[in-house]
Amino acid sequence: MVKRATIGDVAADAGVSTATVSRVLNGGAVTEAAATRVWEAVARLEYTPNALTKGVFAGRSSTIGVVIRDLSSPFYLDLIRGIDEVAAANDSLVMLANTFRRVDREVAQVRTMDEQRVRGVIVTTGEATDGRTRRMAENDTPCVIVARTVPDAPPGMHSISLDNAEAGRLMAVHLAGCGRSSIGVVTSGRRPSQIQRTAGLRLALADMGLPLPKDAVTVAETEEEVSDAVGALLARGRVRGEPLDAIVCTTGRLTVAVHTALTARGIAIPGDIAFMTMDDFPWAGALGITVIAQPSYQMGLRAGELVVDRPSGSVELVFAPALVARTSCGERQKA
Amino acid sequence: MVKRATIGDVAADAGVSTATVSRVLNGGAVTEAAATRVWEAVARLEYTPNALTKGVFAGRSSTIGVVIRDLSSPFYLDLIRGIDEVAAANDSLVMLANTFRRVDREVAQVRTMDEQRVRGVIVTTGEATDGRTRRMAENDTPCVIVARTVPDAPPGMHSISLDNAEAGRLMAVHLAGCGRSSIGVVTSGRRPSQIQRTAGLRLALADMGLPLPKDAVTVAETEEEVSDAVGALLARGRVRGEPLDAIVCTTGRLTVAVHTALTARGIAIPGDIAFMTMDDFPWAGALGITVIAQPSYQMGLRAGELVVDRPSGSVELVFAPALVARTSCGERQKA
DNA sequence: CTGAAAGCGCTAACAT
DNA sequence: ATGTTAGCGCTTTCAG
Repeated sequence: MVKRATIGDVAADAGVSTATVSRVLNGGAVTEAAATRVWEAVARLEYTPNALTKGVFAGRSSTIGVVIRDLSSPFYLDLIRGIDEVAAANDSLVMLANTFRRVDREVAQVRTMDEQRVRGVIVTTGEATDGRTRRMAENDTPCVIVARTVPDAPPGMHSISLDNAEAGRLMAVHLAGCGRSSIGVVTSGRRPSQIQRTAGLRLALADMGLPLPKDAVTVAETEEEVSDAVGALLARGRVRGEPLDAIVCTTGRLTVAVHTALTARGIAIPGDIAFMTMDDFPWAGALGITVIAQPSYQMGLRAGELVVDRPSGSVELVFAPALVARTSCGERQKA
Repeated sequence: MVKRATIGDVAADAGVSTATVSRVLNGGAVTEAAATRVWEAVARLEYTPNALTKGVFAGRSSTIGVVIRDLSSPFYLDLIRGIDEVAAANDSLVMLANTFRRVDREVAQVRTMDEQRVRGVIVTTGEATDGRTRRMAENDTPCVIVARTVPDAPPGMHSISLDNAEAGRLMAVHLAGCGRSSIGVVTSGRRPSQIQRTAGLRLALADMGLPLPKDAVTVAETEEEVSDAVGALLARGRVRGEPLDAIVCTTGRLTVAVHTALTARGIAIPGDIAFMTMDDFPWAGALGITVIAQPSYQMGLRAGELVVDRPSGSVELVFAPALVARTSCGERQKA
């Protein structure tokens, strides 16, 4: 094994002090002659500076920590791409951790990021990590909480989220506009974003005189549970003699599962039932699925910027959802 | 801003030396009484150890570096999930960098990983970074090159790839089995994996007496170029009076684009033309698209293990592709 | 412009 | 079992 050259080796090889080497590497006042000799030594010894040591001295590393609940969701992929874009533009790297949707891991991963003295963290975790992130903010480490707002956030702690109630409203209006009146919802549970979307949907529906009874909303945590949830919705419609004419999914994570549950039962979309869901995705166009899109890439960009730019105070960014109408709700096509 | 407590602060608060603190934190011989006082001090001061410093001392950090060419490809997402799984199981983190398909960034990102003194790197980069990774391997940093093999790899430098020729062969056999004989190919260019897949396809086709002329293979680097490539293929068929009855895409990255180009022209799949592509993806089932799947998650797992387990010598892992037959090639359905 | 020396926060001998 | 001491590789005063 070849031992790595240290700054001391370079200094010795170039016949200068380590201070001088550090100066030519980081831009200080040095004579041209010295600089040349140092660069030659760097090349000869294949010197690669140790970023860890720099970090120790600076008190923090230059990498951005990102903690994601579910790497397989397309929303998060685009978010990460946005963050990475900002990181790359700032000679920074992204340190990534997936929590596999487990709270204990969320806490552990955020702590690890803190231990790594990251430049800032961007997390999609729940309230369980708020104690830690608050403290990190106090310790001068910017924190960005994605996908929910944070009450009484201290300076340095920011949030980026979607206007979820508006997302729900958009769904209601679009469905009503497509002539649908008996709507069923598949949602994924306790998270504030999910609840707000359903609430926004219900409210807008009510405004139009369309009720959304409690049992028209079913919860599915996992893809496996989706088929049952859809089945329950369908059965409810049959019993009441008021068959469902639309199904809404409030999370992009379960889109495939809901779509599959529907088509597997031989249900035609939108012939039998209209379908719309959250988050745009590459195949949505090909499949004609109408969605409420989040600007996930933009959100990643802004999250990265909050870490890099360190605005004073606490900033709360709420993004607007956008309807992308296709054909899955029986939209009447333009001439 | 609250200043972070150091190990010295904890030691002072607990009335012991820093060495003792270090021992209770990392497991050494200490009296119960001392340990208790230290843990109390840790809690009181909200001490969070500095992983950077540990890394300096150990000569390397505990994070795994991953350099990806194109974060938007589903193959890489699954690869990352596999790597992250191994990392999480080893108290490690993943440091991620996207290169946006630019060679200069590949080189820069791999260098940055080296500077970070990562535990090991997993890269999907081209030959341009081989100099650096070879040196890293010599410096005792395991390197795993994904998606191509490496000639004369030194110890510590490993490769994980797909049997691309076999992938091409599987495509040829399947298409022939579905009664197709005039095949067009959309490929994405110069990379060895692409070339090998096309070569494997051509060879197997030739064995069955089906030629694959040069102009039946078109290259598209970007999604924008796909439509033209598909158009050229179609036009060629018309001119020769031997219309295409199948189109093959050799990269998962362009699947959506090729599919869209076909359907946008009003071409029925598989009625008019059979279609198959590389890499399975969540919606393939819903769309009935037949694919050659790579075990991407498994590949990520193995890549992570190579970094963590540090086998001596150079290991070269070649994974077998698998045909996932659906309906897009006009497969005759089983009774 | 340059070098000597102190120190960033932590670990690991080496004594005691 | 515990404290003292010497670094890990680098940056940064502070003299010269």
